[in-house]
Amino acid sequence: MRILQLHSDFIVFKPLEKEIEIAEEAKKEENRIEEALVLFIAIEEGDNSALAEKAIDDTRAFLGKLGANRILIYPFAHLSSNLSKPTEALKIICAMEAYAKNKGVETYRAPFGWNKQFTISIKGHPLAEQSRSYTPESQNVVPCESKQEETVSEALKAEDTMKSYWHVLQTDGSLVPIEEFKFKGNSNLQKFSQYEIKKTRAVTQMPPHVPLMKRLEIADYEAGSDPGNIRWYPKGRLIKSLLEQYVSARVAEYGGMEVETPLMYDFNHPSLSSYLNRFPARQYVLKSEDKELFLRFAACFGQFLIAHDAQFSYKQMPVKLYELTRYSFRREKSGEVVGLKRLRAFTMPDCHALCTDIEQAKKEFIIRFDLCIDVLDNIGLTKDDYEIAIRFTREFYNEHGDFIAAVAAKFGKPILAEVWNERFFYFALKWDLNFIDNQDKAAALSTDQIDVENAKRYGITYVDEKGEKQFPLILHCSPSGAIERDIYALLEKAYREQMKGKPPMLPLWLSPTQVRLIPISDKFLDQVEVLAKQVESHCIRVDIDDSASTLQKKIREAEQEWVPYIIVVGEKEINSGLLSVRIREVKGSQQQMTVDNLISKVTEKIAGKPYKPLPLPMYISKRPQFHG
RNA sequence: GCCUCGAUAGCUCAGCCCGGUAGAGCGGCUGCCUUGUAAGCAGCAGGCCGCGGGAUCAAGGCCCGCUCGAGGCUCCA
Repeated sequence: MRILQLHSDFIVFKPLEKEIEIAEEAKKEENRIEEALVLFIAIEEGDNSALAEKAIDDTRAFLGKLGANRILIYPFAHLSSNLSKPTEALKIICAMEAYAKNKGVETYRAPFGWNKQFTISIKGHPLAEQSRSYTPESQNVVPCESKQEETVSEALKAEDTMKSYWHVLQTDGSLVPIEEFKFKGNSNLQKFSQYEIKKTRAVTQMPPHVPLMKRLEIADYEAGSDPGNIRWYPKGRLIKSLLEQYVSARVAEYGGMEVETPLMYDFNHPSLSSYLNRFPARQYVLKSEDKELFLRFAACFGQFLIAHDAQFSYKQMPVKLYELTRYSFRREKSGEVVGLKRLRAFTMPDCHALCTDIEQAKKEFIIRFDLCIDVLDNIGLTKDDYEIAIRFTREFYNEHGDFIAAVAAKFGKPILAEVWNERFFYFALKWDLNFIDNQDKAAALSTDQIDVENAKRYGITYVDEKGEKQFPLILHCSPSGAIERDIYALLEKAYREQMKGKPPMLPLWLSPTQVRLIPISDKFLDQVEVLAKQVESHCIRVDIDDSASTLQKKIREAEQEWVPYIIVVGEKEINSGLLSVRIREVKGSQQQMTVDNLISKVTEKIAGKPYKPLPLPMYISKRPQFHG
């Protein structure tokens, strides 16, 4: 049995023609049912009344969640290629109807055996669309030894031959089905069997960036909040802050005017409500006295409301508004929230450009495309790290095919294209750039879109040459994507480098410690501090390992912290002024240089990037540990 | 949201199958060592065994619910 279950605002259906001999009697008139959970059902070979009851029980569970109690049973053969005989199907459909009514559900039914016409309006919430499938086997669990010989199709037999049955061979020679074996105290065997059964790489492991973000004291989960709302330690806050500063600076350079808008909005504001009702389950909702508010899930509202009240003409356009949202909130489904990859509260740079017409929009689009690629490159993510998808309608392609071709040529790598026959989103053209992680999963970073709908929805207008009000096109661009996601991508990339035998590291400008000084003994601490002050005065983050452990251990710990430059300072260095610098980038090989050489080498590498001082005490002995 | 798995010291994990005194390594603290490029030695402290309920003379271990995490599915405007 297959069921497509849709939570509808309303459905209208009209029986047209009888399709089969045994069709039920029905009038050829329109039926309209409001607010019903519609069940499109196909009855398959072997389905029985027990299954019918099970399906209705599941539906009732859903009704409970939805706070609804009205269903429409709609026979719909097209869901299956293994249909039962119509007489059987009709019996089961009737059984379902009777059972549902019996259980107190307000039940309607479309006639069986008719060719029907229907119109349906589906609610947008996540539970609105469900598909389910039932088989008799999943219903009745029959013990193996009592299973009767039955006629089995060739296809099923073939499937049976190919299917693996897994067991564990115990020390006494007995076999235990893998499901029944308790692996406690045998974890290697467990890992091995999982590996064998799944026949894939060890994907059962956590995404690599999660243990890294904890071990490097960047960020961590916060059980005291909601999933996907995380805590940032000093080093992580530094990295995040530098990225925020960098992206904002680049957008400012491009001409984005930075604004700040509220985090929460009134559900009943007229401009917002029509847009919002499509996504009712995605927001954090909060009640405050007599108001219902939602936490913003993007910067769009705030900027649109500003644009709505602003006065501008074609002479000022494109008008570019920018905000770095800390935070945007999206109540992603619990199973989808992972590490720094997918959060419920995240930091999103978002720049809107209001353009007069499609020609101006196209011109701006290209400028921003270049900006995005360059911003990511400077963050440390190159074209080898991501893939681009571009999405548009056929109509847009017919009119602007050469433009799309130009974008592709600019990128110089094949692009995945998604083409629609009709536009059903608010944009006519969109691209997004996707990082591919170590589990071969994609996560979108930068994106830009040409929005052809929201100016009208929000009442945003500009004045044209003739003094008439016009609706602008709105470009939505995030040059870097979510800042947290950039850090996820950098950590995943570092892990990948490590797997390739290269030392994992962050870009120099983002490394919390850029230079670590290790005095060979306490005797040299004073001189080392003088050296540190000198380096620090050139906007380089330098610290001193004055802890009580051995030299070798201090080097090991600096390497595990991914410190790019490690310098041991003893009598030789103090006397000669020549430092032996251990360089992570080239696998920890050492190079002799003076302090000035070191300073200019580092300064050159971080030129053009923002600087913030060390987020922790310079002396390592003074630092708390944030993660074991 | 669904299915599966997990949660024991600050961290990583053993103990659970078969109920009967809470374990290791790392980290921390104290002391020794004062060091030349990836783990020096010794001692000490550290536990509501995620939370709540149940069965049991007795639960870290069994049963049920919840929270949080992970993998898969679904989703990703």
